[in-house]
Amino acid sequence: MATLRDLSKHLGISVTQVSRALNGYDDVSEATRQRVMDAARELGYSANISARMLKSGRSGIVAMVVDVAAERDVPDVLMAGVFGLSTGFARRDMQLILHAMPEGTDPVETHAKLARSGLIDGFVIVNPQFPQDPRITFLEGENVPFVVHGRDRITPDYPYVDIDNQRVGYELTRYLLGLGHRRIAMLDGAEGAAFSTARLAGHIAALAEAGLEPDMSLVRQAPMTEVIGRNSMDAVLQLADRPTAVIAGNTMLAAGIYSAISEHGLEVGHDISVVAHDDRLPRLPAEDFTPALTVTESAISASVEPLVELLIARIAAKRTRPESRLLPVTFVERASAQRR
Amino acid sequence: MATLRDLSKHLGISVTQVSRALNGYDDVSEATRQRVMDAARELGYSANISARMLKSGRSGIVAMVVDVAAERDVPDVLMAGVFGLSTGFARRDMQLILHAMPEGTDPVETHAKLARSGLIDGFVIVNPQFPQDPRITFLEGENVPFVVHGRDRITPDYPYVDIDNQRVGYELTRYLLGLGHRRIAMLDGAEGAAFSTARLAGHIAALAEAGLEPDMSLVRQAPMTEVIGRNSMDAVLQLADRPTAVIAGNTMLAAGIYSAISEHGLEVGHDISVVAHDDRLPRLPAEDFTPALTVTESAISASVEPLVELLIARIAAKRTRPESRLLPVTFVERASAQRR
DNA sequence: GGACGAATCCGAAACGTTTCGGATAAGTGC
DNA sequence: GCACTTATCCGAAACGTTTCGGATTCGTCC
Repeated sequence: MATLRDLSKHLGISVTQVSRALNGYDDVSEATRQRVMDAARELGYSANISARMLKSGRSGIVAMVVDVAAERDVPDVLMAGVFGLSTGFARRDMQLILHAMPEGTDPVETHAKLARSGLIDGFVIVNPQFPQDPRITFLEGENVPFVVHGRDRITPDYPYVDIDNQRVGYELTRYLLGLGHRRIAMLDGAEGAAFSTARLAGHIAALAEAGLEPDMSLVRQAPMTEVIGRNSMDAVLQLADRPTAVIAGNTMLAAGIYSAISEHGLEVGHDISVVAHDDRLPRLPAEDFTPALTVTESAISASVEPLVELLIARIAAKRTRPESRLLPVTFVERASAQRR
Repeated sequence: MATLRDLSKHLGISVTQVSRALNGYDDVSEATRQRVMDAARELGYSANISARMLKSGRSGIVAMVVDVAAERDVPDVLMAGVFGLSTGFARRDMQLILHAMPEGTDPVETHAKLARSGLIDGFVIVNPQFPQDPRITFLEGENVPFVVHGRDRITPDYPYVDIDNQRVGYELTRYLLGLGHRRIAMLDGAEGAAFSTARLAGHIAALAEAGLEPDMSLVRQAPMTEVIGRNSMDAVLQLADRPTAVIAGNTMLAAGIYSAISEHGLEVGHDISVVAHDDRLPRLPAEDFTPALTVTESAISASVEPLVELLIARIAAKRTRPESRLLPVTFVERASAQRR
């Protein structure tokens, strides 16, 4: 591997100038810059990252630690996130360390170790717990740059990218109420997850506005897989006073709900209305359901670019007030919910 | 962040001794080692990776480059691989860089850049092309450590973990021949992928043994998704001389094949026999199909530990003859293929 | 032609670690 | 008490980069 020193000798120029030429400083003549560039290409020079970082304090590496055990059941959203982020950083000549925690590892400890190694410029945090995710509390305390997909409080003072999940719960519920439904089930993501907590809050708010008490036997929070959707829906349909409508946390859940409904000899839309939130995962597009699924939609893939940008900005300027993004959600009415 | 020097001052001991104490050298007394360890914990010391690596040449970081565009359709197997690997390395205090190539990037160039940065101890290569994957050729030439999931030649001289895919194709075909089938379709992974090439070779060999010519209109190589399975099977069923049996590359493909068959008003097993290879992905277990799917099975998750071990061994001892692993495949007869 | 500023250049120190070669202290046998 | 081994320790150099402070060259203007 060629080093700056090699180039320096090769060109008969000081190491300093070579470095400055490569890094675009303005006190090096165009002529030498060209020569340096050419030589660099010719010798296949590429800066030694550890040396650079040792000196400059920046590695160009960010990390994302995921709890595989907790996320095992939602590979699609995780996938979209991980690969999107990786590409985003790659495009900017940065690298993403994916750290899957071995079972029984403490998340905070893991972040601490990674941070202390000095290798990592920043973290991206996914699936925050509500309220007060301990990882976030820790990173804030240590003053290491990070960005969150979602948020663990209503108005965070760290950079995050999120959608208005409370509004999602609110709108979906209002829509069903408007169709005349009064008993509405809510099947969403695991308890403690910030997004499902927020949606539930929106749901309850909408019910309250209509003068209704939420019935907790109708809300289920669990990993969002098709199987769980089917089982939860099945359980809910066994209830003496069964609901006439369901809100699903994503399309996986909705798929399970559809099969439970038809297994009970009922018809989606006609007998039981179904609406969902749609992350636009490639595998299960809401429009392919029969009947086509009415949803609030917001592509999860749209969040990766902002995430990348915000983290990079954060790393560059640790102390500025963080910027954040609230991504738009649109309501798409299809055929899966009907007036009763 | 605490440094060796901080510890050294704090303890009134030379930097050298602190370093040696921490790294388990035997010329430091038990007493001081204890003191050092305690102080390290107390001050939250963690070696600065870039400095360590700058000096020692090892970073404890390995990278995996994936072509998202090419793998988008098979998230499950990729997921299993990526997270398994990440955990495996994490367990050994190493980190995995996941580099998703932005569209239009050259894989070899990407590996080259990463390797030259001096940051990376080794690579794991997935989904090799047959024959002669250019990434492998490059890494061999540069003499950088790597391990391959699969292989791009019959008997490689680099470390790899694989199953006997030729045998898979052979056994599955022999089984169907034994049931009296003569026209057998083969729907497998994308063209050029080493595993599907090998399986096809096995398939053809088995046919030849039975005195049959392969009919190339019955073999389709494409990404292994449910949709593609359905479409390919549909196409094959339109043929004037339709097959009586199909071999599927994995359970996704098989799922699509099942629906195509029933859409044609036919019955799996009775009218068309189906067998598959089963990677034991969590989403679609072969035993849950109706009728239950007859397969050769080999858990893809079983390959990650060997992969990790082999790469680490390779990094530690670059020049030794590489060890490799051929993972076992077992045949499981269920109900999806019947005598005709 | 001398002074001056701009344009280029360069030496040297520093980042935190590992490691080589040797120094010091303590223990052993005579 | 001496030489000699053994157990501990330490100074200093090196890894490849960035960057500070200053040096050199050159053209320009009076």
